[in-house]
Amino acid sequence: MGSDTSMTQMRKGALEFCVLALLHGEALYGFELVRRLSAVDGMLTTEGTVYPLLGRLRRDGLVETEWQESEGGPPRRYYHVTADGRSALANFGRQWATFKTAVDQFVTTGDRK
Amino acid sequence: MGSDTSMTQMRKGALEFCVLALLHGEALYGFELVRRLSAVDGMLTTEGTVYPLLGRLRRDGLVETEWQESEGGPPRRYYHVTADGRSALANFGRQWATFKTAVDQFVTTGDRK
DNA sequence: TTTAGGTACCTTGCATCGCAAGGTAATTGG
DNA sequence: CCAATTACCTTGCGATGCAAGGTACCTAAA
Repeated sequence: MGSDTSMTQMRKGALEFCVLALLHGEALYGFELVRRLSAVDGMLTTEGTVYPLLGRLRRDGLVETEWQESEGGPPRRYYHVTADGRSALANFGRQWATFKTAVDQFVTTGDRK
Repeated sequence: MGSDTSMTQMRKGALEFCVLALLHGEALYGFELVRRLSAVDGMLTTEGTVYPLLGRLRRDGLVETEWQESEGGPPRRYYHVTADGRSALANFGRQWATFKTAVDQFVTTGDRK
């Protein structure tokens, strides 16, 4: 339908980007990632989205994982970015900039609002 | 896979936005829309993407259409934005701003590059 | 001990949608 | 008449967000 659907579509691509960016600073586990992502306005997401995404990143060699105990809870799977992941992230950053410019171009040219 | 897939995902949402923005300025027909969109770096798209999208916009009442003859070719279906379309566009503009901020926040916080 | 609740992992099913490829038709030029 | 161009649209495939459901660990209360 309206813009809700579109924003959902748009988040799809950004998520992979944001996850890699978050993991680049420090190793995190899935549940924590969900918490941080969903806390940001305009980037809400759920476990059903993030876990499959993390699986894909792992499958594609952009992240690696290791289990770690936690005090008071089940073990956590920590993710950290690989060299491939870092280069994908840099690549992504460039494309994001291009994309942003492209969209803004249509918005302003279309003379919205 | 890598960032190509993600950009594809991201374009999904932006396309509806860009199409509405383009149509807000002037009525256009599908083929011309494809030409303008695919001409912009970072926003490549094809007929197989745009025509179904236009169908959805029409189904949802965001655009209306009318046939018009063209000199030298088959008739064209021109699209123009409805009142609902304009409000969806404005709504979309706000969400785009929020989204942009959110992504940039992760990028800079993650200390990419 | 049993039960409840929070943490943490993951999968299933559904619907959506970009995109390549293919199909149809109108018009013009060779 | 035939090929090229313009212009419309559909089919099939694959990818994926998300709600919902499932399993398991640990602690604390009853």
